[in-house]
Amino acid sequence: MNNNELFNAWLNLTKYHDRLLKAMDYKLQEQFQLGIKEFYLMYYLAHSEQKKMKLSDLVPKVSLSHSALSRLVTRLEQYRGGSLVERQTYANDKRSIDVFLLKKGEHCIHEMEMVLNDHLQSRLSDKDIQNIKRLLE
Amino acid sequence: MNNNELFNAWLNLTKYHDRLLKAMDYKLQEQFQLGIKEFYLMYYLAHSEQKKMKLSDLVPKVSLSHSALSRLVTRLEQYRGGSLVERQTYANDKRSIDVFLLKKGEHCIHEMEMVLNDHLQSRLSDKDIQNIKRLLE
DNA sequence: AAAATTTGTTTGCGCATGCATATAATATTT
DNA sequence: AAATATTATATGCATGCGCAAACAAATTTT
Repeated sequence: MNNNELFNAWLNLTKYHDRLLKAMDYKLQEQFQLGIKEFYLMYYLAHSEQKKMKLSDLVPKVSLSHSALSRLVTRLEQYRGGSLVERQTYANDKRSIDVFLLKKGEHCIHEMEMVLNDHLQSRLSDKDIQNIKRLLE
Repeated sequence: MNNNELFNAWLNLTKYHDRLLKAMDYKLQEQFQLGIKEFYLMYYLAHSEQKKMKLSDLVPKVSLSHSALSRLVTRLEQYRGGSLVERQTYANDKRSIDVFLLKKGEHCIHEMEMVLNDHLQSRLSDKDIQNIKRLLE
């Protein structure tokens, strides 16, 4: 395998990914004053059984350090228009906290999903999606 | 197209990309005390005609703001073991500067390329590379 | 059961980033 | 050619990040 081809594949993947990511991030900032990390966090909460997850379980999902995630939760608690999530102490183990998605947060993530979905729809063809799936097999 | 499928494709792409990126960044930090952005900058310089490029031409390549790139150059000038690049005033337009890859930088980027190439080789199959290429068509 | 270790979260700190602004050089207008 | 606008880079500042340390609660060791 040619070195250049290898690097070029990587560079192209990065550019492709970054272009999509920045566009999504921009849309979220513009319309919700929130970023893609905030979206991920709320997305996983919204799709969880009880609209809540332990902080440490969110770490691998959102791909942030514990400390960054802790502060992210604080930001969402202090969202301008009212808290989107809430810290709840986890009864079985008082060290843990559950991050719970409040009603306002549910509404917000629903709107965010629609915006991002439109965006992805316009950017990703069915063929793109098939290709992405193949990447991970 | 199902919404979930769309998001999942995106989430998987992100995770795939981030995993590769973090591993590469870690290797570079460990062995060279430099990150992936430093690598990109030097990579483009090394593959340029005269081992130098104007700062503003590097901006779209490295995907950083002008200010971040300016500071990145400063860091590479002040690299612990000796400067890897050098600012050169561009004769035709004294506002511009060329970022020039010094001998030490050439040697360094060459080693970095080998390390990353090994890494990519072990992570990306020929099939992966074909898939990435398809993404961009 | 007291002491030591481990686990989950938060906080202090330094660093890289982007935005807005400053500064310098060039190009355009009048 | 003097005044104004534009272009290229650098700097001040606020923000989000990861690492390491602090802290609190639970578990294990002795």
